[in-house]
Amino acid sequence: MANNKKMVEAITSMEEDFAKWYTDVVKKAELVDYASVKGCMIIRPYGYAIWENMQKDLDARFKKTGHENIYMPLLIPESLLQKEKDHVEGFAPEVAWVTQGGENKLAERLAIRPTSEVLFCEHYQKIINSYRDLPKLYNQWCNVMRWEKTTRPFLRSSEFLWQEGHTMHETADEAMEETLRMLQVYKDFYAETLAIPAIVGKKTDKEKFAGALATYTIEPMMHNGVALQGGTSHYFGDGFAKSFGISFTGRDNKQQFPHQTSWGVSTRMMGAVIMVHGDDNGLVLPPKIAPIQVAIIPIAMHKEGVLEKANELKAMLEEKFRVKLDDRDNSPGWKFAEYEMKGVPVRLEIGPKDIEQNQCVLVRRDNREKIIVSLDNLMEEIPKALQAVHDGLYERALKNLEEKTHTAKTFEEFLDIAENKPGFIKAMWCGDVECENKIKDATGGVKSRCIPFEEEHISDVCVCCGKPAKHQVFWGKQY
RNA sequence: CGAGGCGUAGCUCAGUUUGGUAGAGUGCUUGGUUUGGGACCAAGAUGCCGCAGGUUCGAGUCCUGUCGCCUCGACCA
Repeated sequence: MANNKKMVEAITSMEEDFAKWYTDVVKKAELVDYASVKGCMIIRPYGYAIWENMQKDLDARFKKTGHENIYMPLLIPESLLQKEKDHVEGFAPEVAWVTQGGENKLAERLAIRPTSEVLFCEHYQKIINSYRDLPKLYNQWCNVMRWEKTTRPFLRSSEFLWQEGHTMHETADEAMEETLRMLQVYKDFYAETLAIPAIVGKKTDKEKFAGALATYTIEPMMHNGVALQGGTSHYFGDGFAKSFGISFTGRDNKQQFPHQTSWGVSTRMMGAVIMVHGDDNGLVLPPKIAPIQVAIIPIAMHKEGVLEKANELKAMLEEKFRVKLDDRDNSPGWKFAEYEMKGVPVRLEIGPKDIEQNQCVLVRRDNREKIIVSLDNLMEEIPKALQAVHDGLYERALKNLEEKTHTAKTFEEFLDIAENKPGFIKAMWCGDVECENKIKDATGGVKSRCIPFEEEHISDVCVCCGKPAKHQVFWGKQY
């Protein structure tokens, strides 16, 4: 079909080149524009509106779990950053530095925060004195900067927006509980708001956060089978507390060190939404975060009564939904393609024929299913349609995750899957970092995603070295 | 950071071999006709040819440098 072809021409198909498809969608849907500094992006109003909807939803979940928002400075003195050895070693290669103020060279260079653990620690050292001061449950919404060598909009940008939770607890158990609680908050958010299913579990020592005792992660799978680290929650024990001299008088009247966590998700989630739900016609947005949930397209709007009716519907719907009426002078077909590109979950068509029969046409973005509904039932049908899109997206993503997860018992099997079947590989592991390295080298980049909370017993021995296995691990390539 | 490719109108690109007035399609503006999957006619506007040097009477085109983007590696809490 000629018209259909034209639509598809606008963006590269996923099948042809997934990476190009991604950048095409990001730009054509007007989510970002490139800025003049490498890896920095302009998040355009439509893209930023999606981020704001994510923020709003997450922030409510953080408040509900007792957290308070706070703001820390952008700059970190070098001496402060160096207080925790593992931490600074992990981040040193990608820190951007400020060395000059006005005309004068600074006595000490200042890091542009790549993450704010040390700033929180410096502050906690001052305000935590007694067990009565605990727990401290803080969160910060901010930008951070990491000087990445290869950058891509949302997935890996030099500057990005995120939230970082930083908490301090009286006991190790409490801190571990918090670490897992927040991972669950992320998992719920991914499923309920972003319509994205994911594997959750623990990172291996090789993959954990610099300075953490344990890192937990949420790992969604993109449509092409590649993993994306979707969010992490770290348990620090009292290591940072000791380095920074944070201590309190306990219930036993003895000096103790508090136990710490941190957890974060970033604008990378935008990338996940694009790559999990998108298709060859562009973006597909889960209704909960779509800046426009319903796009009203009047048909033959020069005809008597069409625009009036469309405006009437808009006024009614915008009480409960995010609605846009497009009365620009483009053809209806043009608008259909436009709102599909932008991922609007539900399209409402209203024309002279509909008005005669007191009805309109609703079209779902995820499967293009059209239904004709009576205008009398619209306020019930719209939420149903939005829910159907959400459920449809989740189902499709879950099916993709399941279909692209394979099991390997032998190394040969593992290599065969890694080469021929994109996706996750479930396999046993001895716990040795050598095997992780060997697998990575042999497969051109397959790394451990996580040790899932619910491990399967696939075999008794490590898929790589044949020694007794300690864990079942999800493996895969990542962005 | 290594290898390769590309930077020309908002977008997609031709023009570079052989130096000589800056091009096409699409988009944009105005008017009209249209309108259920990217409509049509007419008129109009649009360029630091990525940036900086150099060669030349003359550079989009040749030389040097530099920046950015894309693909594949390396790196990636």
